[in-house]
Amino acid sequence: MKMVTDRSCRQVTFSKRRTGLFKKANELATLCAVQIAIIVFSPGGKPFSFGNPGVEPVVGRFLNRGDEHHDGQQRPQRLPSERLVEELNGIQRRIQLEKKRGEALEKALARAKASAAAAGGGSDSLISRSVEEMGMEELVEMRRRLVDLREQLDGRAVEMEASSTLLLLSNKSESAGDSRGGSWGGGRRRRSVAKWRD
Amino acid sequence: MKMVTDRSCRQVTFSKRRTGLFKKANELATLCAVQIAIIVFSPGGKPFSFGNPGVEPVVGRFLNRGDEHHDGQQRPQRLPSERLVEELNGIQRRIQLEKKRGEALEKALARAKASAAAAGGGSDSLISRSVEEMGMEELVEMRRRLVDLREQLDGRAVEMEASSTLLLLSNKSESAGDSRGGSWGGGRRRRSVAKWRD
DNA sequence: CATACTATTTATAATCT
DNA sequence: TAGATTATAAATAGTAT
Repeated sequence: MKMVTDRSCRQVTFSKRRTGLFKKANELATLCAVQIAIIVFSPGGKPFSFGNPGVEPVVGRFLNRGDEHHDGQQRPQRLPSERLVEELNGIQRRIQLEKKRGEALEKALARAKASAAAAGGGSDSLISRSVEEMGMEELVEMRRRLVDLREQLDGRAVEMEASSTLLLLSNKSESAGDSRGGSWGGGRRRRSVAKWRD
Repeated sequence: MKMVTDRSCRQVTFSKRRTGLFKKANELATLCAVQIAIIVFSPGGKPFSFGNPGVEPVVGRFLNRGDEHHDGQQRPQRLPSERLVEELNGIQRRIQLEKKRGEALEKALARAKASAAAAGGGSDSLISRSVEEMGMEELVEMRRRLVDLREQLDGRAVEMEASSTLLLLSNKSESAGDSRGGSWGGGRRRRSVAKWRD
Protein backbone atom coordinates (compact mmCIF):
# COMPACT_ATOMS: atom_id res chain seq x y z
CA MET A 1 0.00 0.00 0.00
CA LYS A 2 1.86 3.00 -1.26
CA MET A 3 1.08 6.62 -1.76
CA VAL A 4 -0.73 7.47 -4.96
CA THR A 5 1.76 9.43 -6.97
CA ASP A 6 -0.54 11.16 -9.39
CA ARG A 7 -1.96 14.24 -7.77
CA SER A 8 -5.29 14.01 -9.49
CA CYS A 9 -5.81 10.38 -8.68
CA ARG A 10 -4.74 11.06 -5.13
CA GLN A 11 -7.37 13.72 -4.75
CA VAL A 12 -10.04 11.43 -6.14
CA THR A 13 -8.97 8.62 -3.89
CA PHE A 14 -8.99 10.95 -0.95
CA SER A 15 -12.47 12.17 -1.66
CA LYS A 16 -13.96 8.76 -2.01
CA ARG A 17 -12.17 7.25 0.92
CA ARG A 18 -12.97 10.17 3.13
CA THR A 19 -16.63 9.71 2.30
CA GLY A 20 -16.38 6.04 3.10
CA LEU A 21 -14.51 6.69 6.30
CA PHE A 22 -17.05 9.18 7.54
CA LYS A 23 -19.79 6.79 6.66
CA LYS A 24 -18.10 4.10 8.67
CA ALA A 25 -17.72 6.47 11.56
CA ASN A 26 -21.38 7.37 11.39
CA GLU A 27 -22.33 3.72 11.40
CA LEU A 28 -20.12 3.09 14.37
CA ALA A 29 -21.67 5.96 16.24
CA THR A 30 -25.16 4.77 15.37
CA LEU A 31 -24.68 1.10 16.07
CA CYS A 32 -22.77 1.50 19.29
CA ALA A 33 -23.96 4.89 20.50
CA VAL A 34 -20.47 6.16 21.05
CA GLN A 35 -18.79 9.51 20.76
CA ILE A 36 -16.42 9.85 17.86
CA ALA A 37 -14.56 12.60 16.08
CA ILE A 38 -12.54 12.57 12.89
CA ILE A 39 -10.41 15.36 11.59
CA VAL A 40 -8.66 15.07 8.27
CA PHE A 41 -6.87 17.49 6.02
CA SER A 42 -7.15 16.95 2.32
CA PRO A 43 -4.06 16.88 0.10
CA GLY A 44 -4.87 20.46 -0.68
CA GLY A 45 -4.93 21.35 2.98
CA LYS A 46 -8.65 21.71 3.35
CA PRO A 47 -10.01 20.47 6.67
CA PHE A 48 -12.83 17.97 6.89
CA SER A 49 -14.37 16.72 10.05
CA PHE A 50 -16.97 14.41 11.38
CA GLY A 51 -18.20 14.26 14.93
CA ASN A 52 -20.84 12.64 17.03
CA PRO A 53 -22.24 14.52 18.83
CA GLY A 54 -19.68 16.93 17.43
CA VAL A 55 -15.99 17.33 16.98
CA GLU A 56 -15.39 19.72 19.77
CA PRO A 57 -17.10 17.86 22.60
CA VAL A 58 -15.23 14.70 21.74
CA VAL A 59 -11.89 16.40 21.38
CA GLY A 60 -12.56 18.29 24.56
CA ARG A 61 -13.31 15.14 26.44
CA PHE A 62 -10.21 13.56 25.05
CA LEU A 63 -8.06 16.45 26.09
CA ASN A 64 -9.69 16.69 29.49
CA ARG A 65 -10.91 20.08 28.64
CA GLY A 66 -14.55 19.33 28.30
CA ASP A 67 -15.52 22.42 30.21
CA GLU A 68 -13.55 24.72 28.02
CA HIS A 69 -13.79 26.15 24.57
CA HIS A 70 -10.86 26.73 22.37
CA ASP A 71 -11.82 30.29 21.66
CA GLY A 72 -9.88 31.32 24.68
CA GLN A 73 -6.31 30.55 25.37
CA GLN A 74 -6.72 29.87 29.04
CA ARG A 75 -6.74 26.54 30.66
CA PRO A 76 -8.57 25.97 33.86
CA GLN A 77 -6.73 26.89 36.99
CA ARG A 78 -6.71 23.27 37.87
CA LEU A 79 -3.58 21.98 36.29
CA PRO A 80 -3.89 19.27 33.70
CA SER A 81 -3.12 16.57 36.18
CA GLU A 82 -5.65 14.28 34.64
CA ARG A 83 -4.05 14.87 31.35
CA LEU A 84 -0.70 14.27 32.92
CA VAL A 85 -1.88 10.98 34.26
CA GLU A 86 -3.14 10.03 30.85
CA GLU A 87 0.10 10.96 29.23
CA LEU A 88 2.05 8.99 31.73
CA ASN A 89 -0.24 6.05 31.22
CA GLY A 90 0.46 6.30 27.54
CA ILE A 91 4.16 6.37 28.18
CA GLN A 92 3.83 3.39 30.43
CA ARG A 93 2.00 1.47 27.76
CA ARG A 94 4.55 2.40 25.19
CA ILE A 95 7.41 1.30 27.33
CA GLN A 96 5.68 -1.98 27.70
CA LEU A 97 5.27 -2.18 23.97
CA GLU A 98 8.89 -1.41 23.46
CA LYS A 99 9.69 -4.15 25.89
CA LYS A 100 7.69 -6.64 23.86
CA ARG A 101 9.61 -5.53 20.83
CA GLY A 102 12.79 -5.97 22.73
CA GLU A 103 11.85 -9.47 23.68
CA ALA A 104 11.39 -10.55 20.10
CA LEU A 105 14.56 -8.81 19.13
CA GLU A 106 16.48 -10.41 21.92
CA LYS A 107 15.59 -13.86 20.76
CA ALA A 108 16.80 -13.16 17.28
CA LEU A 109 19.81 -11.46 18.64
CA ALA A 110 20.82 -14.48 20.65
CA ARG A 111 20.95 -16.47 17.49
CA ALA A 112 22.65 -13.88 15.40
CA LYS A 113 25.34 -12.33 17.49
CA ALA A 114 26.72 -11.98 20.92
CA SER A 115 25.64 -9.02 22.86
CA ALA A 116 27.35 -6.76 25.19
CA ALA A 117 27.17 -7.30 28.87
CA ALA A 118 24.01 -6.51 30.59
CA ALA A 119 23.70 -3.63 32.86
CA GLY A 120 22.95 -4.45 36.38
CA GLY A 121 20.68 -2.18 38.08
CA GLY A 122 18.69 -1.58 41.13
CA SER A 123 15.18 -1.12 40.09
CA ASP A 124 12.81 1.00 41.99
CA SER A 125 9.98 -0.49 39.99
CA LEU A 126 8.78 2.97 39.43
CA ILE A 127 6.56 1.90 36.62
CA SER A 128 5.10 -0.99 38.45
CA ARG A 129 2.17 0.77 39.89
CA SER A 130 -0.63 2.33 38.04
CA VAL A 131 -0.11 5.97 37.45
CA GLU A 132 -3.42 6.69 38.99
CA GLU A 133 -2.11 5.54 42.31
CA MET A 134 0.82 7.87 42.29
CA GLY A 135 0.94 11.20 43.96
CA MET A 136 2.08 14.31 42.27
CA GLU A 137 5.53 14.09 43.74
CA GLU A 138 5.93 10.65 42.31
CA LEU A 139 4.61 11.79 39.00
CA VAL A 140 7.23 14.47 38.91
CA GLU A 141 9.86 11.94 39.83
CA MET A 142 8.68 9.64 37.14
CA ARG A 143 8.84 12.44 34.71
CA ARG A 144 12.40 13.12 35.75
CA ARG A 145 13.35 9.56 34.99
CA LEU A 146 11.63 9.62 31.67
CA VAL A 147 13.46 12.77 30.81
CA ASP A 148 16.67 11.00 31.64
CA LEU A 149 15.69 8.27 29.28
CA ARG A 150 14.87 10.81 26.69
CA GLU A 151 18.26 12.38 27.05
CA GLN A 152 19.81 9.02 26.52
CA LEU A 153 17.81 8.70 23.40
CA ASP A 154 18.99 12.06 22.28
CA GLY A 155 22.51 10.76 22.16
CA ARG A 156 21.62 8.84 19.06
CA ALA A 157 18.91 10.82 17.53
CA VAL A 158 16.67 9.14 15.06
CA GLU A 159 13.79 10.44 13.12
CA MET A 160 11.18 8.68 11.16
CA GLU A 161 9.80 10.45 8.20
CA ALA A 162 6.15 11.08 8.42
CA SER A 163 5.55 9.01 5.35
CA SER A 164 7.14 6.06 7.00
CA THR A 165 4.73 5.90 9.82
CA LEU A 166 2.37 3.10 9.32
CA LEU A 167 -0.08 0.99 11.12
CA LEU A 168 -1.44 -2.20 9.78
CA LEU A 169 -4.11 -4.05 11.52
CA SER A 170 -4.53 -6.90 9.11
CA ASN A 171 -2.33 -9.49 10.72
CA LYS A 172 -3.00 -11.73 13.60
CA SER A 173 -1.53 -10.86 16.90
CA GLU A 174 -0.44 -12.81 19.86
CA SER A 175 -2.10 -10.59 22.32
CA ALA A 176 -5.47 -9.17 22.01
CA GLY A 177 -7.64 -6.71 23.70
CA ASP A 178 -8.37 -3.12 23.48
CA SER A 179 -6.01 -0.91 21.72
CA ARG A 180 -5.34 2.67 22.18
CA GLY A 181 -3.71 3.00 18.88
CA GLY A 182 -2.42 5.94 17.07
CA SER A 183 -0.35 8.90 17.97
CA TRP A 184 2.20 7.59 15.68
CA GLY A 185 5.26 9.64 16.23
CA GLY A 186 7.68 10.70 13.64
CA GLY A 187 5.87 13.35 11.80
CA ARG A 188 6.97 16.85 11.61
CA ARG A 189 5.58 18.71 14.49
CA ARG A 190 4.89 22.30 14.84
CA ARG A 191 6.11 22.53 18.36
CA SER A 192 9.17 20.45 17.96
CA VAL A 193 12.27 22.40 17.25
CA ALA A 194 14.65 20.27 15.34
CA LYS A 195 18.18 20.60 16.53
CA TRP A 196 21.22 18.46 16.44
CA ARG A 197 23.06 17.25 19.37
CA ASP A 198 26.58 15.96 19.31
CA MET B 1 -29.26 0.79 10.89
CA LYS B 2 -30.01 0.94 14.57
CA MET B 3 -28.16 0.65 17.80
CA VAL B 4 -27.24 -2.85 18.85
CA THR B 5 -29.29 -3.52 21.93
CA ASP B 6 -27.29 -6.31 23.47
CA ARG B 7 -24.39 -4.94 25.43
CA SER B 8 -22.07 -7.78 24.60
CA CYS B 9 -22.78 -7.73 20.91
CA ARG B 10 -22.42 -3.99 20.95
CA GLN B 11 -18.96 -4.24 22.45
CA VAL B 12 -17.93 -6.81 19.89
CA THR B 13 -19.28 -4.74 17.06
CA PHE B 14 -17.50 -1.71 18.41
CA SER B 15 -14.17 -3.48 18.63
CA LYS B 16 -14.38 -4.86 15.14
CA ARG B 17 -15.58 -1.71 13.55
CA ARG B 18 -13.10 0.42 15.40
CA THR B 19 -10.33 -1.80 14.08
CA GLY B 20 -11.71 -1.50 10.58
CA LEU B 21 -12.12 2.23 10.88
CA PHE B 22 -8.57 2.75 12.07
CA LYS B 23 -7.32 0.57 9.29
CA LYS B 24 -9.21 2.66 6.79
CA ALA B 25 -7.81 5.79 8.31
CA ASN B 26 -4.32 4.41 8.06
CA GLU B 27 -4.85 3.51 4.46
CA LEU B 28 -6.12 6.97 3.73
CA ALA B 29 -3.13 8.52 5.40
CA THR B 30 -0.78 6.22 3.53
CA LEU B 31 -2.34 6.51 0.12
CA CYS B 32 -2.91 10.22 0.19
CA ALA B 33 -0.24 11.40 2.62
CA VAL B 34 -2.68 13.42 4.63
CA GLN B 35 -3.00 14.31 8.26
CA ILE B 36 -5.81 12.60 10.07
CA ALA B 37 -6.94 12.08 13.63
CA ILE B 38 -9.68 9.91 15.07
CA ILE B 39 -10.90 9.96 18.62
CA VAL B 40 -13.54 7.54 19.77
CA PHE B 41 -14.86 6.55 23.14
CA SER B 42 -15.89 2.96 23.58
CA PRO B 43 -19.28 2.03 25.04
CA GLY B 44 -17.41 1.60 28.29
CA GLY B 45 -16.02 5.09 28.08
CA LYS B 46 -12.49 4.19 27.15
CA PRO B 47 -10.76 6.52 24.76
CA PHE B 48 -9.18 5.22 21.59
CA SER B 49 -7.37 7.29 19.07
CA PHE B 50 -5.53 7.15 15.82
CA GLY B 51 -3.48 9.90 14.35
CA ASN B 52 -1.11 10.59 11.53
CA PRO B 53 1.34 12.00 12.36
CA GLY B 54 -0.40 12.09 15.70
CA VAL B 55 -3.64 13.13 17.25
CA GLU B 56 -2.39 16.27 18.87
CA PRO B 57 -0.80 17.96 15.88
CA VAL B 58 -3.87 17.32 13.79
CA VAL B 59 -6.27 18.48 16.45
CA GLY B 60 -4.06 21.45 17.12
CA ARG B 61 -4.02 22.38 13.48
CA PHE B 62 -7.77 22.05 13.34
CA LEU B 63 -8.51 24.03 16.47
CA ASN B 64 -5.89 26.68 16.26
CA ARG B 65 -6.00 27.59 12.66
CA GLY B 66 -9.39 26.48 11.54
CA ASP B 67 -9.54 26.52 7.80
CA GLU B 68 -6.16 28.07 7.49
CA HIS B 69 -3.10 25.98 7.13
CA HIS B 70 -0.17 28.24 7.52
CA ASP B 71 2.85 27.04 9.33
CA GLY B 72 4.94 28.57 11.99
CA GLN B 73 2.37 30.05 14.25
CA GLN B 74 2.27 29.39 17.89
CA ARG B 75 -0.34 29.96 20.44
CA PRO B 76 0.40 32.93 22.61
CA GLN B 77 0.86 32.83 26.31
CA ARG B 78 1.79 29.31 26.92
CA LEU B 79 1.36 28.33 30.51
CA PRO B 80 3.92 26.25 32.42
CA SER B 81 1.47 23.42 32.60
CA GLU B 82 1.28 23.36 28.85
CA ARG B 83 5.01 23.09 28.67
CA LEU B 84 4.84 20.17 31.04
CA VAL B 85 2.44 18.40 28.82
CA GLU B 86 4.54 19.21 25.81
CA GLU B 87 7.61 17.89 27.49
CA LEU B 88 5.86 14.67 28.28
CA ASN B 89 4.59 14.48 24.77
CA GLY B 90 8.11 14.79 23.51
CA ILE B 91 9.26 11.95 25.67
CA GLN B 92 6.35 9.92 24.55
CA ARG B 93 7.20 10.52 20.96
CA ARG B 94 10.75 9.46 21.51
CA ILE B 95 9.63 6.22 23.02
CA GLN B 96 7.40 5.72 20.05
CA LEU B 97 10.38 6.18 17.82
CA GLU B 98 12.26 3.59 19.77
CA LYS B 99 9.46 1.15 19.27
CA LYS B 100 9.41 1.79 15.56
CA ARG B 101 13.14 1.40 15.44
CA GLY B 102 12.74 -1.95 17.06
CA GLU B 103 10.30 -2.97 14.40
CA ALA B 104 12.61 -1.94 11.62
CA LEU B 105 15.48 -3.60 13.36
CA GLU B 106 13.63 -6.81 13.58
CA LYS B 107 13.21 -6.86 9.87
CA ALA B 108 16.76 -5.82 9.22
CA LEU B 109 17.92 -8.59 11.46
CA ALA B 110 15.93 -11.15 9.57
CA ARG B 111 17.69 -10.12 6.39
CA ALA B 112 21.13 -9.69 7.79
CA LYS B 113 21.54 -12.32 10.43
CA ALA B 114 23.02 -14.74 7.95
CA SER B 115 25.89 -12.44 7.23
CA ALA B 116 26.09 -11.09 10.70
CA ALA B 117 26.50 -14.47 12.28
CA ALA B 118 29.51 -13.70 14.33
CA ALA B 119 29.96 -15.19 17.73
CA GLY B 120 27.17 -17.17 19.25
CA GLY B 121 26.28 -17.65 22.77
CA GLY B 122 25.59 -14.79 25.00
CA SER B 123 21.91 -14.77 25.40
CA ASP B 124 21.61 -12.93 28.58
CA SER B 125 17.95 -12.58 28.97
CA LEU B 126 18.03 -9.04 30.08
CA ILE B 127 14.88 -8.21 28.29
CA SER B 128 13.04 -11.27 29.32
CA ARG B 129 11.85 -9.70 32.46
CA SER B 130 8.93 -7.43 32.51
CA VAL B 131 9.41 -3.75 32.33
CA GLU B 132 7.78 -3.46 35.65
CA GLU B 133 10.73 -5.18 37.19
CA MET B 134 13.30 -3.15 35.39
CA GLY B 135 14.88 0.04 36.52
CA MET B 136 15.31 2.93 34.24
CA GLU B 137 18.97 2.13 33.90
CA GLU B 138 18.07 -1.21 32.49
CA LEU B 139 15.60 0.29 30.11
CA VAL B 140 18.31 2.58 28.90
CA GLU B 141 20.64 -0.33 28.50
CA MET B 142 18.05 -2.23 26.60
CA ARG B 143 17.68 0.63 24.27
CA ARG B 144 21.42 0.93 23.89
CA ARG B 145 21.58 -2.63 22.70
CA LEU B 146 19.00 -2.01 20.08
CA VAL B 147 20.94 0.95 18.86
CA ASP B 148 24.16 -1.00 18.79
CA LEU B 149 22.59 -3.67 16.71
CA ARG B 150 21.09 -1.16 14.42
CA GLU B 151 24.41 0.50 13.83
CA GLN B 152 25.96 -2.79 12.98
CA LEU B 153 23.29 -3.77 10.59
CA ASP B 154 22.52 -0.37 9.29
CA GLY B 155 25.38 0.30 7.03
CA ARG B 156 22.64 0.20 4.53
CA ALA B 157 19.30 1.59 5.23
CA VAL B 158 16.78 -0.08 7.37
CA GLU B 159 13.61 0.25 5.48
CA MET B 160 10.44 0.94 7.21
CA GLU B 161 8.45 -1.59 5.38
CA ALA B 162 4.95 -2.51 6.15
CA SER B 163 5.06 -3.99 9.56
CA SER B 164 2.15 -5.32 11.43
CA THR B 165 1.62 -3.61 14.66
CA LEU B 166 -1.12 -3.83 17.13
CA LEU B 167 -1.27 -1.79 20.19
CA LEU B 168 -2.93 -4.17 22.48
CA LEU B 169 -3.00 -3.39 26.09
CA SER B 170 -5.94 -3.43 28.32
CA ASN B 171 -5.53 -0.54 30.57
CA LYS B 172 -7.74 1.83 32.32
CA SER B 173 -7.89 5.23 30.93
CA GLU B 174 -10.29 7.02 33.09
CA SER B 175 -8.20 8.55 35.72
CA ALA B 176 -8.52 10.69 38.75
CA GLY B 177 -5.94 13.33 39.07
CA ASP B 178 -4.27 14.88 42.01
CA SER B 179 -4.39 18.58 41.58
CA ARG B 180 -1.27 19.92 43.05
CA GLY B 181 0.53 22.60 41.24
CA GLY B 182 3.55 20.51 40.69
CA SER B 183 5.57 22.56 38.35
CA TRP B 184 9.17 21.63 38.22
CA GLY B 185 10.43 24.89 36.87
CA GLY B 186 11.78 23.15 33.88
CA GLY B 187 13.20 25.01 30.98
CA ARG B 188 12.90 24.09 27.42
CA ARG B 189 15.09 21.30 26.28
CA ARG B 190 16.61 20.73 22.99
CA ARG B 191 14.96 18.26 20.78
CA SER B 192 17.09 16.14 18.62
CA VAL B 193 16.01 15.25 15.19
CA ALA B 194 18.04 13.17 12.88
CA LYS B 195 17.50 11.09 9.85
CA TRP B 196 16.79 7.46 9.83
CA ARG B 197 20.02 6.89 7.99
CA ASP B 198 22.46 8.71 10.11
C1' DC C 1 -13.41 18.79 -5.31
C1' DA C 2 -17.51 15.78 -6.02
C1' DT C 3 -20.07 12.00 -8.13
C1' DA C 4 -21.97 8.11 -11.46
C1' DC C 5 -21.03 3.51 -13.14
C1' DT C 6 -19.18 -1.24 -12.64
C1' DA C 7 -15.88 -4.99 -11.97
C1' DT C 8 -13.33 -6.23 -8.19
C1' DT C 9 -11.70 -6.18 -3.59
C1' DT C 10 -12.71 -5.85 1.16
C1' DA C 11 -15.28 -5.69 5.57
C1' DT C 12 -18.23 -7.83 8.47
C1' DA C 13 -22.20 -10.51 10.89
C1' DA C 14 -23.24 -14.94 12.11
C1' DT C 15 -21.35 -18.99 13.46
C1' DC C 16 -18.17 -22.07 15.20
C1' DT C 17 -13.66 -23.53 17.66
C1' DT D 1 -12.65 -14.49 25.46
C1' DA D 2 -10.22 -14.40 21.35
C1' DG D 3 -9.64 -16.14 16.89
C1' DA D 4 -11.01 -18.61 12.50
C1' DT D 5 -14.49 -19.33 8.70
C1' DT D 6 -17.65 -18.00 5.30
C1' DA D 7 -21.58 -16.17 2.92
C1' DT D 8 -23.16 -11.73 2.24
C1' DA D 9 -23.09 -6.85 2.09
C1' DA D 10 -20.33 -2.87 1.27
C1' DA D 11 -16.29 -0.14 -0.31
C1' DT D 12 -13.40 1.13 -3.81
C1' DA D 13 -10.32 1.79 -8.24
C1' DG D 14 -10.63 3.16 -12.78
C1' DT D 15 -12.87 6.23 -15.67
C1' DA D 16 -15.76 9.84 -17.10
C1' DT D 17 -18.67 13.93 -16.23
